Amino acid sequence: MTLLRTSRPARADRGIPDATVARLPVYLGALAELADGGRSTCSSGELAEAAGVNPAKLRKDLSYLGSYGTRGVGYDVAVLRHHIARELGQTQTWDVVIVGAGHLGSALSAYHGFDARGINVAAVLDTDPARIGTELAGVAVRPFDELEDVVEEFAIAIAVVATPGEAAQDVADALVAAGVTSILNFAPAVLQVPETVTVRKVDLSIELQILAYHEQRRASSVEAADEEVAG
Amino acid sequence: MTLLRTSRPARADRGIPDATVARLPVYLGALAELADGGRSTCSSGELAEAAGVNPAKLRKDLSYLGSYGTRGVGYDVAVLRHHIARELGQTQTWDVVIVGAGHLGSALSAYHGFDARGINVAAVLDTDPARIGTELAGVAVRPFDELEDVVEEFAIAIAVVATPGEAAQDVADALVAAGVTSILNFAPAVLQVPETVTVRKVDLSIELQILAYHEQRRASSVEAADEEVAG
DNA sequence: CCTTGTGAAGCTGTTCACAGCC
DNA sequence: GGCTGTGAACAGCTTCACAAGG
Repeated sequence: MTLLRTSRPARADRGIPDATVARLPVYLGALAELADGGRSTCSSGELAEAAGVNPAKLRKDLSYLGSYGTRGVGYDVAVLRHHIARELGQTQTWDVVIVGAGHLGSALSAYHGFDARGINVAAVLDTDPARIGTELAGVAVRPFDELEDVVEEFAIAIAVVATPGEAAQDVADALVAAGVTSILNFAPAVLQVPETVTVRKVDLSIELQILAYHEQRRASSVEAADEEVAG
Repeated sequence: MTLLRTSRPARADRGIPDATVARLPVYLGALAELADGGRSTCSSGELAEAAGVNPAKLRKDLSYLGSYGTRGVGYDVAVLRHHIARELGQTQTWDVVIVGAGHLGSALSAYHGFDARGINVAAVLDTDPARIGTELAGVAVRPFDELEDVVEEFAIAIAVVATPGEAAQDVADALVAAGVTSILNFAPAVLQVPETVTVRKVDLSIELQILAYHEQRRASSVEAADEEVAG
């Protein structure tokens, strides 16, 4: 915790671009697969294909972390994994709290693959007495009232909101008051939080609506083409 | 289905920008709330706040759909809802198939709020005999083998992949072969599909890793500030 | 007067193409 | 020779600031 790093690399001033940060976990996953497959080294082309991105983009992304490749050879899988994991904060385990023990909260608690990514579900909270005391994937559901205790007990910085939309803002307010600084919001609601708090939103229904838009476009362009042929 | 639209607005040539399409469902949700609250009209400022975006961005987004506001007044809530819903293809109901009846598949089947957005879960498929025949939110889980029948029966264009990562690519291949052209992928895997197919990916673990990155940055900048004070 | 609609400026992210280095 | 790392060109998105118009 008391690493001295007086002269951190110059580019760290404003950090890594958001778009790059969003891809680093994908690269990490691809590297894990390569390592499982026995590969100890790989080129930007191979890794880019496994991650589904353009090789130039991959190299530029990695260049924000430093120069960990070898020209003419490629990247050492283990070394690169280490550096990406470190940049993402995976040298420690992050305890998170999930608020809402409904279907989605249950699914999240049971999600395999958190452990390997440095994420631990420390607690699940709910207001419904019928759910409190039940167990989800080995974690007991606790009353929402205990939020402050839980945040303190596990030094929690990251919370997941998996409540109905109506409850989400109140939950977010309570999370912020308790000291949480990052929120992953699954509720269909736009959360208002202080700008010191990071929010990411995932809305299942929105994702499908976006796909429906593309389907509709396809349908109407086919129709237009038909008309052209017919006309 | 046989709407004639010979001269669609000129900008439709290349369609609406992706970034805008991704926000339209958010605007639609905000408009629904305003309508529920009895509002019949609203300004770009109000709507922008409810949607959590900059007002200029909102106006530019809406301008891609046409000029449906009134200068000096604002937008008619009902009119705007209509036009956005139409653009997103919500004049019809989209039947979707969910592949994978595990925790996530169950949560998705039970998700309220699809109906109001023109989404209907027509079928849930799984390969596990223990799950086949069980019922999820009123829909029977059917064998994965029946994919082609289901796609044909409901004229399905959109599918949701909620399987483990290992199965995802095989499932995607089968979906594409069956004629599905849009896939929402929840599995932790990068899907390879023909470029005629649209894929969107949601990875729960990736979202948390991104938040962990921000937390780590916060932690190390606090540390750096401490050093500065101490030094 | 008020709010929309939009050129233009600025910023962020992507891609290219090649110099640098093993 | 081959692959990385990166400046420079490009594309797309956001924001500004103001003209247009009720």
